[in-house]
Amino acid sequence: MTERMTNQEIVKVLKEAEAAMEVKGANRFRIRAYQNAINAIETSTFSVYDLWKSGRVSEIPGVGASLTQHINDLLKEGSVKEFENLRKDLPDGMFELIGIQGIGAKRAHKLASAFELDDREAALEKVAEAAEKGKIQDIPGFGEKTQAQILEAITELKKTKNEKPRLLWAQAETIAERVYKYAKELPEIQKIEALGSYRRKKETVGDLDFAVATEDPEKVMQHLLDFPEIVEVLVEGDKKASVVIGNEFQLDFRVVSPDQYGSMVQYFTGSKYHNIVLRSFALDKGYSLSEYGIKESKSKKLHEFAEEADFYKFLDLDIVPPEIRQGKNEVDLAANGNLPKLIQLSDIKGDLHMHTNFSDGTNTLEEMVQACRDKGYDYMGIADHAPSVESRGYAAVQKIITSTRENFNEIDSKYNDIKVLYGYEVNLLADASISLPDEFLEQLDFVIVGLHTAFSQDRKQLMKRYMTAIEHPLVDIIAHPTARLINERDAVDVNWMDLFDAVKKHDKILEINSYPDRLDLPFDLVFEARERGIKLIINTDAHSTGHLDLMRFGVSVARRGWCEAADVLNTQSKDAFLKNLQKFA
DNA sequence: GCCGTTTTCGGCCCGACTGTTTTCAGTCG
Repeated sequence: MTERMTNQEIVKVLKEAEAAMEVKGANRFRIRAYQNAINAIETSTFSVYDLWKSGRVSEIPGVGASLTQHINDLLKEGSVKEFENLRKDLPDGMFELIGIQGIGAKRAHKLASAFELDDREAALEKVAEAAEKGKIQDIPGFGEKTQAQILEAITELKKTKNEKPRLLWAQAETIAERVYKYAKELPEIQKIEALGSYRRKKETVGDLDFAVATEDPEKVMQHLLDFPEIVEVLVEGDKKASVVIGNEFQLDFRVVSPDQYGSMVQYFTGSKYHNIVLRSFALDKGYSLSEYGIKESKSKKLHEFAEEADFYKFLDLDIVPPEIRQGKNEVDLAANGNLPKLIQLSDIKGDLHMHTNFSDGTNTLEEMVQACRDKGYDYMGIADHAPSVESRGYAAVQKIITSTRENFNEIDSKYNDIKVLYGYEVNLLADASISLPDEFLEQLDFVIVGLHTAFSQDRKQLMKRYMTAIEHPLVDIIAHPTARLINERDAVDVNWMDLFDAVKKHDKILEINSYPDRLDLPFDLVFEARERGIKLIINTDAHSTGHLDLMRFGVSVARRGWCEAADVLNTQSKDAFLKNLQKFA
C-alpha cells in the first residue's frame, strides 16, 4: 500500500487527468463528471483516504463506479494507468500552467507545445521569459493583450503563491456593510444584496457577489465602479463588473432591472451545484432557468420575478434556505414539503463555554451572568481554563475550587431566572492524559475538554488522546473538535468516522464553537455527526460579554449542517438540557 | 463518467465577458 494521500493530492491527480481529457477533446459530459467529483472532494473535510479504507469512496457525490476504481488504483498503486496513458503524449509543463488566471487546459497545452515545456519545474519561468520577449503573441489564438495578461498573472503568482485571500465570514460582513453604505448614496440603486457564499454563510468567503436592482443600469454601474476602495477593474460590461479592492479581495456586481431582481438573487446565491440541480429539476417540468427568469421551453415565454420566493413558488418548491443550497437533495425535499426546519438563533436557550477574568476572559463572573440574563438565556456555563496542579500545587487548586464553588452557589441562588453552571475547560495533553485529576473534575457541574497543544501529532496518538476524553466518565463536551484555526492552522489529522463512532457509543457531546476563526466542528462534519444522531451543542467560547453575540456564527454552521433545533442540545429547556450532563443525568 | 418517483439509456445549467476573430473559443462563475 502506498502512503496516505491527502484530498489535495488526489484532487491534483484528477485535475490533471481532466485537463488532459479537455486537450484531447474528450466527451464534455465526461469532463463535467470529473469536475463534479473534483469539486465534491475539494470541498469536503472528510479524508477520501479514510472513506476509501472503509469502502465508502462511492458515497462521495459524483463519484461512481469508474472513478471509484481510479481512486482505488491511485491509493493502492500510487498511480492510475488510464491517467498515465491520457497524458503520455502531452508536455508535462502544461500542468504547471493551469490555474494561472486566464489559462485553462487548452491554452496551457498550446503554450507548452509551442515552447516545448517538458520540464515542469522550468515551465513557469520559460513562459514568463517568452512573454517578456514578445513571443507568445505569435501563437495562433493569442495576442498582445493575452500575452501581457499572462505575464502579469505569473508575476502576481510568484508574489502571492496563488493564495487568493479567503476572508472569514465575519470579515466579509464588514466589507459588505461598506458597499451597502456606499450604494445608498445613489438613489437609483433600488436594492443591493451580497449573495454567493456570503449569503450561504460559508465560513470563508472568496469574493463578494452583489446583485443590484435599478432602472438605470448605466448610471449605477458607473457609480459602483467609482467605489473608492477599488484598485483594479477586472471585467467591465453593462450587466456585470468584477473589481478588486485594496486588500486584493474581489467584488462582483450584477446589475438587473427590479422586475428580474428575484431571479438574479436566486442565481447569484448559488451554490453552483444547487443551481445545476434546480435547473435539471426545472427542465423536467419544461422550464429553463437563468438569472433573468424562468423560460417555458416550448413557447420561450419568460416569466420574471422581482422576489426570490416567487421564483421557487413558480416551480412548486418551498423556498430553500440559502445555507443548505448545496446540491444535495434539498430540491427534492423542497418539492415534497420536507425541507428541514433549520435551527434559528432565537432557539438558543443557553451557552456553556465562556471565560471570565479568572482565566483569560475580560469580564467577571457577575458580568457574564448579567449578559446571559440580558440575552434571555435559561442556563449558562462558565468554562474557564482549569487551574494547573503542576504550577499551583494540589492543595492550592483544591482551595480555589472550594471557594469558586461557593461563588457559583451564591450567584446561582441569587437569580431564579437562570441556572449558572460551574465547569472548566481542561486540556487534553500531548501524552493523552487530562490536565485535571478526577477528584477535582467530580466537584464541577460539567467538564469540557479540548486540544490546545501538540496539534501535529500523528493520527494514532491524536486518536488516543481523544479516546481518553471520550471514554472518560466525567467528561461532557469535546470543545472545538478539529482544533483548526481558519486560514492559520489545519484541522488535526484524525479519522473522523472512527471518532464519531466512539463519541456516539459513549454518548459525549460535540461542540460547535462559534468563534469566527474556529467554527468548529466545520459544517460538513456537523452534517455527518447529526446524521449519526450525535449530541451537538453550540457554544461561543466567549472571552468577554460582547463575545456572546458570536452565537449567530455557530448557528450558521449548524444550519449549514442541516440541523434543526432538536439536533442541538442548548435549544432545550433547562430541565431537559441538564439531563445531558453527567452530573445531573 | 454519473445518475434515476415517468428512465439502467439517454440525458446532462446557463450566461457574461474578453480577445481574437470576421462568428467564436476559452474562461469564469
